[in-house]
Amino acid sequence: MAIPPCCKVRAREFDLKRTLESGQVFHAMPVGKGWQVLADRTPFYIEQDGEWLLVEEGREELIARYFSFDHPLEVIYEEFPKDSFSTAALHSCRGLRIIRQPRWECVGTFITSPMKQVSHIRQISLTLRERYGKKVPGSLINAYPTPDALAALKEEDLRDCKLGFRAKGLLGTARAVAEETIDLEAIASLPTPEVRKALCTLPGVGRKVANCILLFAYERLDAVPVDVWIGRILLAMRKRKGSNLTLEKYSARKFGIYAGYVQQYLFHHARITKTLPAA
DNA sequence: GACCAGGTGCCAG
DNA sequence: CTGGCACATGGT
Repeated sequence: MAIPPCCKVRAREFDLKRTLESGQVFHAMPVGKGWQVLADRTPFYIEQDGEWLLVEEGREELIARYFSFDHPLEVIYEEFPKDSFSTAALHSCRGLRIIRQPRWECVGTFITSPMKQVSHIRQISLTLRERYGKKVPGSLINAYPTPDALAALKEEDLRDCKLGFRAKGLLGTARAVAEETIDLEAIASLPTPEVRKALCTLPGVGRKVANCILLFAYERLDAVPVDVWIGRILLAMRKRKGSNLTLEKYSARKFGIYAGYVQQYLFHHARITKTLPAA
């Protein structure tokens, strides 16, 4: 595939590969030395060489916003917990940024995430895009299917995309959004607990998925999704039993206003190294 | 084949 | 509030 005219942009504290592979978005395609990415309906090619980014001319602003170049990583790193596991996570994930995702795409993909590995979530996302998403000129990847497109399907169609028991939730949620039972844009102005409450009314969205959506699509950088990995990590740090909700509150106290960032580094580090904090 | 994966919903105690 | 169970699918 031909690579369009490019320009160089300096990016500080940014690691493209880590960011794209850390279980936030699930569609990015390796192409040549870089990646093809779709920010909602806008495709772009991006390639990293040290501090420099090769990006398509005219897409600089969109890319800066998508990858949250405005997040103050230096500040976040200073406030990082000082225990050895967190320090190791910081070093092995430095440059990982929380992506600003389209709201509906984030809701949809994380409804398909329960009890699935990252690679499976990716397969499901790509199948849904392939079958039900709009083609985007100049992009290998289709757009994420709209709520209307999914709302028109049968549960069987979604099960055929290997969603399993998650099909019912995605269909129900697509219909709720299509019928305007919930307005994913309007709730963005509410305080975090109220956004979470609204999201949790959707079928297939519980506390963990809601926190993923808050972190990745509503800029709530203090939101901590407690999955099996984070659960085990926090349990080891806290050194005593507790429910996921207890662990989430513990992490809020311990990690502060950027707890979601800390969580993402711990998650990615544990996953790639297959290690946990020492008991 | 068992075991596990970025859980949720529902039910009992 | 907590614990227990069913729910699909694919990879070690």
